[in-house]
Amino acid sequence: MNYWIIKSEPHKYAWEKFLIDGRTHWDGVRNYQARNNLQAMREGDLALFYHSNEGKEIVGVAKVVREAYPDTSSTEPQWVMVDFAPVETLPKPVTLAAIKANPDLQNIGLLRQSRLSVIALKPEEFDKLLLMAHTD
DNA sequence: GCCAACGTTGGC
DNA sequence: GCCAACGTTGGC
Repeated sequence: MNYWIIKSEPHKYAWEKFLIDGRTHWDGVRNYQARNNLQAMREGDLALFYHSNEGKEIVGVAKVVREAYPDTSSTEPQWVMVDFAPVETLPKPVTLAAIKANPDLQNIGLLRQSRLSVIALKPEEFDKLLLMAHTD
């Protein structure tokens, strides 16, 4: 099982919309590194849903319900999309500031490559972030 | 609105 | 193959 962070600007696609939809296509990725991460995802993998620009916090957990297949929003064949479904809304969102302040999370991809929209997470980073979301 | 990071493009 | 120019993302 692998763990990921997927980023979305709330005004483009917010967690709240995701909850209502119940399932979504993660399309529109046009960056090779992010695409490679999408292709490495397996059904059942968990991904943290991060709100970029506005909020700047991890708000929920999603799971992969369909592995990479051709992105219908592109005419170019090299791009793929993945389907996700919501798993859990975090009781306490994990802010970027809180991540930056945590010595255990200094090497997290979210900080090291802030521009990447699909980021791999180590299991221990995932656990740590979930713990932060469930404790005060 | 500015700027840093970084990917892409195109001239040579 | 190098590198400058430019575009995009996202934090501040």
